[in-house]
Amino acid sequence: MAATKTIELGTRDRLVRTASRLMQHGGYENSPIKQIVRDAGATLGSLYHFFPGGKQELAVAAIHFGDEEFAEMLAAGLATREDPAEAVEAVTGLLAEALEASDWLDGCPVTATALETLGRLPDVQEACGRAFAHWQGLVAAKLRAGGLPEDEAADLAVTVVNTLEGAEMTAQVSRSRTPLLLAGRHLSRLVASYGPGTTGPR
Amino acid sequence: MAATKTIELGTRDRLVRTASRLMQHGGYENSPIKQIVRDAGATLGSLYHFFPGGKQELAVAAIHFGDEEFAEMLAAGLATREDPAEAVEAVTGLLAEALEASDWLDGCPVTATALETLGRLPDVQEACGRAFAHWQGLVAAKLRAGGLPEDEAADLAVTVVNTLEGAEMTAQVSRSRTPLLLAGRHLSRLVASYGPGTTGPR
DNA sequence: CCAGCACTAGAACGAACGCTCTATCCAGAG
DNA sequence: CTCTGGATAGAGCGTTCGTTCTAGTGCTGG
Repeated sequence: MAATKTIELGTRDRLVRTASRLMQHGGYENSPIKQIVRDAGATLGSLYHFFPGGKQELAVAAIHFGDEEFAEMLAAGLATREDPAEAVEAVTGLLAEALEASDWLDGCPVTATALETLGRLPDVQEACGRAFAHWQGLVAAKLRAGGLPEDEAADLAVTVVNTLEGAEMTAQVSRSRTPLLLAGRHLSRLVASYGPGTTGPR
Repeated sequence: MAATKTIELGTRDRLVRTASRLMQHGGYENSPIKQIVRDAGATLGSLYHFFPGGKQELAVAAIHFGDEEFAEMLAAGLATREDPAEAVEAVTGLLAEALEASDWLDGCPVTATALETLGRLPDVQEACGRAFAHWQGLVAAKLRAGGLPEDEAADLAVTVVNTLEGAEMTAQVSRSRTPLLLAGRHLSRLVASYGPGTTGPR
């Protein structure tokens, strides 16, 4: 029946999910098509049926999937606190927890691929750019809701996301949550320095 | 005539420099040894003579080279201003200029390789970790010289470097210096919020 | 009942990968 | 001069890459 649609994913979705997870770990070149197919329980025939554009087209879909997935976590973290400064710090805690739980492998689903495909695979690079912009938009909305002016919120959101990216990477390399927790503390301080006191008088 | 020693590099140095530049652009997997050898004007025989450990050993040397090279630029930028907050902002300007001049390709010489080799090539990962720690040390020293307490300087330096890394990557993906300039503005504000006013009166 | 089509399946291909191997070059020591 | 060992040189190995190709399966409308 179609009732199991939400549980038993179709071949196409399994390919995208698997590709996203593999690319999150090791990037584009470290995610060979045959391993994606094997891990997804699919075959080469299926892959080229759904993605005639081959690996590059699959990668674009995988980046988009990682984009949405990360956005959900970001939105969830931001929603846990009303005050934007506290909310950003809460996000770093979430990221640190998820990262350590994956033995420091499940970092940003986009960064590795983005750096690897710069100037080589324009379609993939563009998808990565859209992901970053998407996340910046979520943070900016939270900052605006906290009382920051339109333009300052947008600018600050760029730096917030960039700092999260950098801290996540350093946390992976050093296998420590410290960089993320420090990012939380400092970003919180920075965001608070913009707000009118805080969100409101208590 | 050994006088040309400083200009005409030996084969080993040319291999390391070339590998570093290629890995800076596209990471480890996008830098095949045959291209490294060709670009460096060397041969496979020479490569395996100087680096019996093969590509991985060369990569470690290349990361170390990139580490030192980036450290020089960082130190130079930090030295242009006495006030740490202004100095950090000056660094972002330098980075943005160099990045745009290279058509957004010469980003951090370590990041791409670091993310690509996580959990795969421990030696390379460790070299990347040393590079980050090195740069954090340089920033921390500048912050201490500006009057920040020992521990706060060390913590803040971690975030400063992470934000620079994230902003550099986003600048590459979006082909815009804006992320770096925003990072400069925000980091400057953050650093200044710690200092006793500034470095001194005047 | 079967024709048509979306999908599955994996063998096979040429190119490129990292690396090994043998041969050669050449400066300096004896 | 010969001898020797560091350095150079690149053909070729086995493997794996992304992709193509043909064959087969199973559901669906007529």
